[in-house]
Amino acid sequence: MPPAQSPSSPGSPDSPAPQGTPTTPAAGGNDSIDALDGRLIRLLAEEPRIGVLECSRRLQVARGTVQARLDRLQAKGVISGFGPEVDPAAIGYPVTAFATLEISQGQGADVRAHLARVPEVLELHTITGIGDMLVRIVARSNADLQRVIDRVVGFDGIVRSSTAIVLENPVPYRILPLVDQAAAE
Amino acid sequence: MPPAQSPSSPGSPDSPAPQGTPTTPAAGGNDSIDALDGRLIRLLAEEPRIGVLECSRRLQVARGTVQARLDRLQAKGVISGFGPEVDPAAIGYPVTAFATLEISQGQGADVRAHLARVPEVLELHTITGIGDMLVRIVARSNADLQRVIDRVVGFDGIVRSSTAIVLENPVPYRILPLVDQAAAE
DNA sequence: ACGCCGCTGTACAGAATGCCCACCGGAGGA
DNA sequence: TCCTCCGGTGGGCATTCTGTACAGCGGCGT
Repeated sequence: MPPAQSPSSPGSPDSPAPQGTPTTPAAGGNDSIDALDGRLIRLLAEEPRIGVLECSRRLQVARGTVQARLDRLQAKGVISGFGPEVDPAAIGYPVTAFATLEISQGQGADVRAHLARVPEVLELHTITGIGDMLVRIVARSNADLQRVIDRVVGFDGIVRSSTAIVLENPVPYRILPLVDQAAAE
Repeated sequence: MPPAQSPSSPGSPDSPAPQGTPTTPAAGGNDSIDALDGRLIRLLAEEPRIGVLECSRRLQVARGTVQARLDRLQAKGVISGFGPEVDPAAIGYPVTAFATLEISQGQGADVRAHLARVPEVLELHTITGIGDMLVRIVARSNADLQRVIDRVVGFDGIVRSSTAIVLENPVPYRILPLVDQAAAE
């Protein structure tokens, strides 16, 4: 996989080139991201395996810039990591469901701890309502879902629950459109 | 940062060393993952920036093995990518909510297309019920959430909607426990 | 019993990384 | 107004990692 183009060879090899307009980095962008950040995130999202050097080539900026931006984005918590995205369906859990739990007063902490111990619980949110929780769960099959639900709701403090099985996922989790909007700002 | 240990220098440089027990790769594991796969995924999830060579050292296996496993996992779709995980809160969208939409017959496709065009819509599922959908949305503030909801539900075909604001996220999206379970199998 | 597949070491060239430097130019503080 | 700071640029260096290939070994399924 040869580089698309030489990383640097605009003018004479020793004369400090004119350097294009510095674009003014986000100006007062203290709490948000800049257009270059947006392009960088998009690039990484589309081709995660490329390195810093390749990014700098694609983005037409210096390598150091990309490195600095990346470090800053991670330091600010904008990019929390590059962990592998694992598809639950591919490891034997093709059924997804959302369960809404109603819990009795004061049992919140215990219920959370209980749910955190169930591997099939992928996500847990507390939401507005009378102490309600929203849980994302997966199962090996519809029949297996029953087992999972039993395990999830089989705990003191959970008063009632209702489950909705996911039929289709027309819009899988995405963040890029939001990043673009934040970058355009 | 020198390597913790030399990647290869156990015995005489030309004699094929005894080679530890090959562990029998998943045996009939056609639809699932193996213990080594599990360890690999866990390792990558915990330290995403390490490379193949470092993985092979930590896992005490040959580099080629790690490479082959990774390729296979990606080919099988178990690992769908290594995209950067962006925190919506860090780019100015700290409010998350789930909206349940009830749509009128036959409007499904249009509604999906509409929702897909809203950047604040991070995820969309169709769920059991009378043509219901579950949408995960984010906003810049509670006040901004009103704007987002208006935009989301302001579309012909959406009969009714109810929204639950996320207060807390005791269990952020996780997949490792499930991977462990699948690997233990 | 045989062949296949997966894992192991090893090797090599090419490329990328981490880190250094000097310099430029706008923004904000003195 | 001047000065300093910060972010960007371009270049260079030693070290490290990647991609790829090779040959041997050993369970497993046919």
